[in-house]
Parts: sequence; C-alpha cells; structure tokens
Amino acid sequence: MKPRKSYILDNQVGHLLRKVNQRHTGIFSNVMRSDLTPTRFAAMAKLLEHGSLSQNELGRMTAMDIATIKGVVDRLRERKLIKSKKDPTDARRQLISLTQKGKEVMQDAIPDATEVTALTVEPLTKSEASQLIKLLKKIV
Amino acid sequence: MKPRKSYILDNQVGHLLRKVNQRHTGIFSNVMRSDLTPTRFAAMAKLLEHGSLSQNELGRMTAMDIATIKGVVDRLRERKLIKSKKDPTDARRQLISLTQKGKEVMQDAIPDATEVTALTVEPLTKSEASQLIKLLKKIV
DNA sequence: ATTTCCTCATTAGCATGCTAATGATTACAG
DNA sequence: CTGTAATCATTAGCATGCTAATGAGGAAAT
Repeated sequence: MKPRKSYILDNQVGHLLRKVNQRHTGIFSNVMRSDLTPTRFAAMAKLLEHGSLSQNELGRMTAMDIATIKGVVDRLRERKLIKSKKDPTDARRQLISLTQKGKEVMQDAIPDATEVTALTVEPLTKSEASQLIKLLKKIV
Repeated sequence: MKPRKSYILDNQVGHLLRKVNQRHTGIFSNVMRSDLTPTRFAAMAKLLEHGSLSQNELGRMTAMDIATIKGVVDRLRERKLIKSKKDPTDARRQLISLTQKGKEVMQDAIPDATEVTALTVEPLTKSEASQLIKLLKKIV
C-alpha cells in the first residue's frame, strides 16, 4: 500500500506565493514615499505608458477586473492623480489619464518602485532573481 | 549621461507575484469542492496538524495578522468547521480546533489542494517547479 | 430599422488583509 | 504586592479582489 505523503502547507506554491506577496506589499508601503499602493501604482504606470485608456483597458493591462479597477480609479481621482472624461466617440467609455500632479508623483514613484523590486529580491543572487522572474512569467 | 532604464511593469517581481497569485486563487476555487478559500484551508490545515491553537498562534502559523485571522475563524465557526472555547489556563485566549465535520471536510480538501498545487505549476517542468519553490522560500 | 449580441460601467455583497485604538488579562520587575 | 509591560482579542476603517445582477450604449445581420 502506497503511504500518502503528508501535506505540508509551507511547501505549497500557493501558500508561498501568498507570503512572498505579503512581504512585497510590506516593502512597497515602507519604501514608497507617495500615497500609492501597488495597484494604484500599477494603474498609473500603465497610464503613463499609454496616455489615455478606458477603465476596461486599464483593468486588463493591470490584471484587475472591472469592479476592482473602478475602486482604484475612484480613489486616484479623489486624490487628483488621474482624471476621466467621456469618450466622445463611445458614450459607454470613460477615458482615464494622468493629471499633471499624477505625472509629477510618478517621477518620484518610479525610482521608489525600482528600489522596491531590488529589496524584494535582495536575498537572491542576480542570477537567481532573473531565474525567478523567468519562472513566474512562465506560469502567469 | 546614463540613460534611465524604462520601467516595465510586467517585468517587476511584485506585479508578477500578484498575477501568479491571482492565477493560483482562480485554480483553487475551481478545483476545491468544499466551500474553502486558500486562507480558510490554510487555517484548517494548521489545526489538523497541531490540534488546538489560540487565534494568535493560528494567525502566526498561517501568516495572517490578528484582524484577518479573526474574520477567517468567525466564518469557519459559522460553518461549523471549527469550534473555539476559552483556554482554562489563560482567560485571554480562545482555543480553536477542528470539529468532526471539519476533519471530514479536510479529508477531501487535502487531495484537492494537492491537485491545485500541481495545476498551478503545470506549465513548469518538475525541476523548474522545485526551483521555483526553492527561490520563493528564500525570499519569504 | 429592428433584433440580437457584445461591450462598458455601476452597484451590491462577500472575503482577504492591513493599521490603529481599545480593553482585558497575564507576566514580570521592583 | 504593586505598578508596568507584554500578550490576546475585538472593533472600526480603508483597500484590494472576486462574482453576479443591472442598465446603457454600440455593432452586426437581416
């Protein structure tokens, strides 16, 4: 009879991912000087790159469903980091873009985010870090 | 002058971790037949292993802060999967343990969870999967 | 032009996850 | 023994993240 392997929670990929993710968001909130969370930053980074996007497009690019991105957009708009207006060519869409203040915030935030990444993989060698990224990309 | 490397969100470890985590929780909710989320399952797995724990201990073992574990414990108790009683030797503590129903649920849930892990790393070779776990453990 | 289908956005509800404030109890130092 | 510190649990508030239901608007076929 084959003995059942015991289930060790701390060896499971899912549990490890959750914990590593916690570590990352902790580092993020320590290092980031602006009032940005990882998701807010992600949204703004995509807006910086693409200029103007609908909420749906922004959600897809940042891997947030439409309900989640709406909350993020609402809070960024409250803080005057983004603005939205009706798409003149499609009345269903809200076109979102960075405000001037939003662009300025991103100038500081991007170096901070770069440091967050460095600190997150700090226990790894350079080669291990790029291996990790390679493996993560493979299972995204 | 050194040109600043452009910031590509999709290359950042944090963003990748968030997306891989999403993938994992999606797989989890598809595969798991019981009404369990990853955190509920984690709590029950630790209780199965250790028998009886205070909320604080359970939180530490599952990497949940005390506010989060309380919500999880409340919902598991509502579903009669765990029970809690005052610690007779320390009036501050709530001792949590699995109910009989909770133990039975875990008998099905553990094989499901094992499959969740397998599906999550399914795009990787065996060697890549264990490399990933090794790297994640190193930065937890 | 009408029907049908698809897309976009909003909303409600539930769950996870954090900080901070509070109160109760225990442990420890003097 | 008493005052102080530490631990445990609860609560409130904010943010992320999902599903499901709804409604408004656009696209395509006949």
